[in-house]
Amino acid sequence: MGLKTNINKRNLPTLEDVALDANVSTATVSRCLNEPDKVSIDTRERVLEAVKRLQYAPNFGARAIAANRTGIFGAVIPTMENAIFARGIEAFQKTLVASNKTMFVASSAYDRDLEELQIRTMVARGADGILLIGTERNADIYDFLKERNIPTVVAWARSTNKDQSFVGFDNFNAARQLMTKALELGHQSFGFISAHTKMNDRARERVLGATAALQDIGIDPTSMPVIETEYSIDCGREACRKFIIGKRRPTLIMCGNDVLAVGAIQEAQDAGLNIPQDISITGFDDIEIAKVISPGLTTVHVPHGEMGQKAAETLLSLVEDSSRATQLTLDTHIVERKSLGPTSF
Amino acid sequence: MGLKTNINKRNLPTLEDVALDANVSTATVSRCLNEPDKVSIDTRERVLEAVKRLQYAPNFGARAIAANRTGIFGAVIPTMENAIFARGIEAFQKTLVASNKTMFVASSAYDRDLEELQIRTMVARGADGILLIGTERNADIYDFLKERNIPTVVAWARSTNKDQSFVGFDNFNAARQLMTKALELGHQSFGFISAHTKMNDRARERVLGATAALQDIGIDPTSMPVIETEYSIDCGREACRKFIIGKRRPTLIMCGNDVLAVGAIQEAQDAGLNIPQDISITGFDDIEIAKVISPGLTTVHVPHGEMGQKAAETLLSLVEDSSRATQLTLDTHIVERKSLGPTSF
DNA sequence: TTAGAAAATGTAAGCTATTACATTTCCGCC
DNA sequence: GGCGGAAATGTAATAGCTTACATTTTCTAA
Repeated sequence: MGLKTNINKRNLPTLEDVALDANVSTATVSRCLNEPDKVSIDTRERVLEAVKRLQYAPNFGARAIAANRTGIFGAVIPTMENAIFARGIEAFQKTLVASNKTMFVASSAYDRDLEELQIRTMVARGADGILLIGTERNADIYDFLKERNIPTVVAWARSTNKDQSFVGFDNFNAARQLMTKALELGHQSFGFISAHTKMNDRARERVLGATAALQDIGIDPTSMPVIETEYSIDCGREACRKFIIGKRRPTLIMCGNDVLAVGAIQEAQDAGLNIPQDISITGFDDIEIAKVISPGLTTVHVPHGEMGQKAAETLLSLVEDSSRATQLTLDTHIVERKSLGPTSF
Repeated sequence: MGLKTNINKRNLPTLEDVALDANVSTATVSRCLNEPDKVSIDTRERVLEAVKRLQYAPNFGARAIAANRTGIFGAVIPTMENAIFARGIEAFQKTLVASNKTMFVASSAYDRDLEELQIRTMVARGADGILLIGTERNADIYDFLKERNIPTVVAWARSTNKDQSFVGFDNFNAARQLMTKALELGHQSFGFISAHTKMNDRARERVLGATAALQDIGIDPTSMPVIETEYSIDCGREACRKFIIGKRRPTLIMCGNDVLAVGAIQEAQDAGLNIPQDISITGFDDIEIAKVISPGLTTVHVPHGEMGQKAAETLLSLVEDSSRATQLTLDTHIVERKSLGPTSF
């Protein structure tokens, strides 16, 4: 006891070494590490001490082989530099860690092929389950995941497929409600600054929601020009500029996300406009920056953290209980700050 | 022949399935895949056909055990919600993907024990190398990593250990230079709002750098009170409030990072102070928000993305060439915006 | 007490691919 | 035809862990 009892190829301690050191069977050591509740406190302490003394860490390959799973979960997101995903992924990871899992992260940069590659790589590296953002991707990647029995959860959007688990919210109706509120405040001319909608179902639904609100009260939706641009403050500025110098300046610029809205606010202010007296601007997401900007940004609050957490829980239950698809729609609400006001005519 | 001969738990073909299908032993199949020259052409063709028909792909765990390498790299960061790490990790990941590697991410929430757990978990899950933030941690975790032959790179800080690879910058001197600039503008009373320094060498060095600048010109450094707080805008506000209502209001509040500085600016403005006429405020990091806030935040620009990229390159070369420790110090520079001005007395 | 249930622990089979070693097949040549 | 040795192929040990099932210990309640 206390001595290293066995030297293997790698010169690293194995489960058996720990078992010998703690004077228990390998099964008990394994349980200590994986299901500590099933081991008495006494034994557990002895084993963990041996683990510590020998600096034991399980061999990954062996574990993966024996357990037929790795404890690794993947998340493929568009980018980590977007605060909404950063927050969601942070919560996703925290939830996984609480279940003693580890997280892969890869970013797809909104590129469909790159996303597919990232997914395949994660599967090849042993991911037990995968978190995806949005539903928009080639059918064969879904087939691939199905064939290999890798559960997936879609987040930040909702799927129409009954067998696809998701944790999302209603982008369409949230945008519609926000526009409806603006209409009640008397706005009659509009511009929309959106992220690129081609590969991004969330962005698209937000535009469509706003459009629907216009139609609801009989306004021709084509009277609202939509500018699609990149996700950055400067792109928001540029788009806003186009609206401001256009022949008919809108009284409301609705933005598909807060980052674009912040750019729009800055550009409008630089052009000498008062917000919201001269022009109203709204965002979507409610990230930190929405509170920092002056005036405060009226936007749609999305529970990003909760989404990440629920996504992890869903994925865990899919893997562990191989339960049926879970579909979860979270609530959003409008956060009224100062950037949306009544028209002053 | 031609039928799936064996059904296992995973319902995926194994070497044995291929062997049965091709009517050879598993050894021959393995040889076909790894050393085809050692197999007769006849047999080889038959085996490869079976491989194709059954859609066989080698099992990841088994392969990991054999190769003793996974192609997975880990990053343990304090939090993903901090834009500086988000940017760094994004670049880190991009660089890894270019080499066909996959990234683990875990956050430690600035908790030493949690960080240690995350590191051990990543090793247990097969990480070939690990990125760490800062140098502050227990010696035994370094021993553990060394014993297991897991290369590590420290980022966002520099190590005094000759054998420890790092990609960092000089927190101390950057802060010192910023304070020196403030002194040249005539400031004479100071406050410092810092992140908690206990577990955070970067925060500590920034305070020490500012202190050193005071000493450089003979000011008693204890005349600058330091408030330590959490990383959030609201905590920055609260700390700023204490300085403002204190008996001797500083002319300069230096903040250990941009987030605290943004909170400080907002609080000062709410108290009716003009920045920088009544009070100057500086940040550190140069994240997006520094440009958004009004007035623009004078801060220290840190090349976060470059740091992540270089860290990945360093780690890859450590694993692949098992080369010696690489130590890299990146440049920072002061970004002058509007929140630091001359004293008006 | 003690039967019986519950909790703790142990035994050993199994997961998949590699590979040292054993066996079979093939071929050339006397 | 038969022998030696190379080439081809097969057998089975091995890697380090998990886990179903078996056994032992502990606890509960009558």
